[in-house]
Amino acid sequence: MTSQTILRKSLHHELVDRLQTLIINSELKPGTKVPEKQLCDRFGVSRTPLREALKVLASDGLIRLEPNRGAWVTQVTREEVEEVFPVLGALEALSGELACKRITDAEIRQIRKLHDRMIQSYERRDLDAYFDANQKIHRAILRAARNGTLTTSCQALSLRMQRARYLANMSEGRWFEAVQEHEKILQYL
Amino acid sequence: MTSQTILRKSLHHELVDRLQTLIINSELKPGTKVPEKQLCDRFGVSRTPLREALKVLASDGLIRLEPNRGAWVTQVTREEVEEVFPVLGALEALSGELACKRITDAEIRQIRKLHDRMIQSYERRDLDAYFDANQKIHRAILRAARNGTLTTSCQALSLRMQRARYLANMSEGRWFEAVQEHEKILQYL
DNA sequence: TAACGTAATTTTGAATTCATAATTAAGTCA
DNA sequence: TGACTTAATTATGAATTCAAAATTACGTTA
Repeated sequence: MTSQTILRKSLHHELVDRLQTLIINSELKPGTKVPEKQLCDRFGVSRTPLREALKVLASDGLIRLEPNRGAWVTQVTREEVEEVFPVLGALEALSGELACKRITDAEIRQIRKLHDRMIQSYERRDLDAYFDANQKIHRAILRAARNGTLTTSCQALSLRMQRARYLANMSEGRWFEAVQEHEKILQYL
Repeated sequence: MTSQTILRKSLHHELVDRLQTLIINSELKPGTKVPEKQLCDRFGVSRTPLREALKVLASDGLIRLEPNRGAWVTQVTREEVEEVFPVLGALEALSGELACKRITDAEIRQIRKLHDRMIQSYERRDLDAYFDANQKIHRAILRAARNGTLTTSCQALSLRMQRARYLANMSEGRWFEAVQEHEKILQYL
């Protein structure tokens, strides 16, 4: 019964969150096998809820289940990034559009603040802070769009992309495009 | 061991499909409890793989899990439809756009044929045939867009909407808008 | 030694079991 | 009768068990 042991309600849901975090932080590395037993020990749970969580993550595309051969952390391939980007782009365009109609002044101020912080982070090349602010802006705009379905869809996709930043400098140019997108959106707001 | 009993590989995945079908066909009715034991008997499986499937369906929004109170088929509310439609619209706009770049002549002919069939079904008020053709057109365009991520996202959302047609005349106007959308897209192609 | 085949071990998928929570049924008292 | 307890039943969540598949370890033979 370690400090990491989970006690609370709805184990499988908690495990989905925890495993997502492990995958995003590359503690579970793309292309590697998901160490089922090890994770059960770590979290102090049996295989049943852990495996339930794995099924959910598989349907989200974070892991791949190979029949009789276990679960594997999916690779974020260039092809996948190329696929996801236009989709995420379309959804965020919609998000911006909807947000325009519904956003409050307070929310705009909040986003402007985040935007400034992001620019600063970018200028002093603090990628972690940059991505963090960037994420927060996206979320704030989504929140202002007042559309739960849109929020869920975007988050599912961006979850898959978040891992890319750890392995890819490739996407940096794209991420910068996103900054400029934000600038534009801010002007509209 | 009835004729419905499942024998094949990857039980939980098969069950996800089967349960989706039951939900879409309203054999499992919105707002009702998912009869876990009954379904286990029906499919000749134990609770473990069935419950794994339920977790996946819950993350897709087809059912809702209430801690210690079981699984419930989600209601398709007007609010949800209002939320999903713009998202699906944005994705299908993208789908059409991408398809334009990549579609082959053979695929265009195929879609035109489906389109004619859909119009005919609409004119003789055969809703089932109409929706069927409509679905097939959407899928064909998605296929032509050559973007698996987009396909998956669209299908997940349209799955949730498919149930609406059984309960709602409300959406008929909307569906007709979709027809006209198709007309437009066909012209672009 | 290298390639193959076989036995031992581990891992996986799914059924079963078990403790606990929730629901239903039965009883009590005003 | 009807509200309130309490007991019995059922359903749920999660651990455990078990059979089958896959992997690894070990010999054997060329």
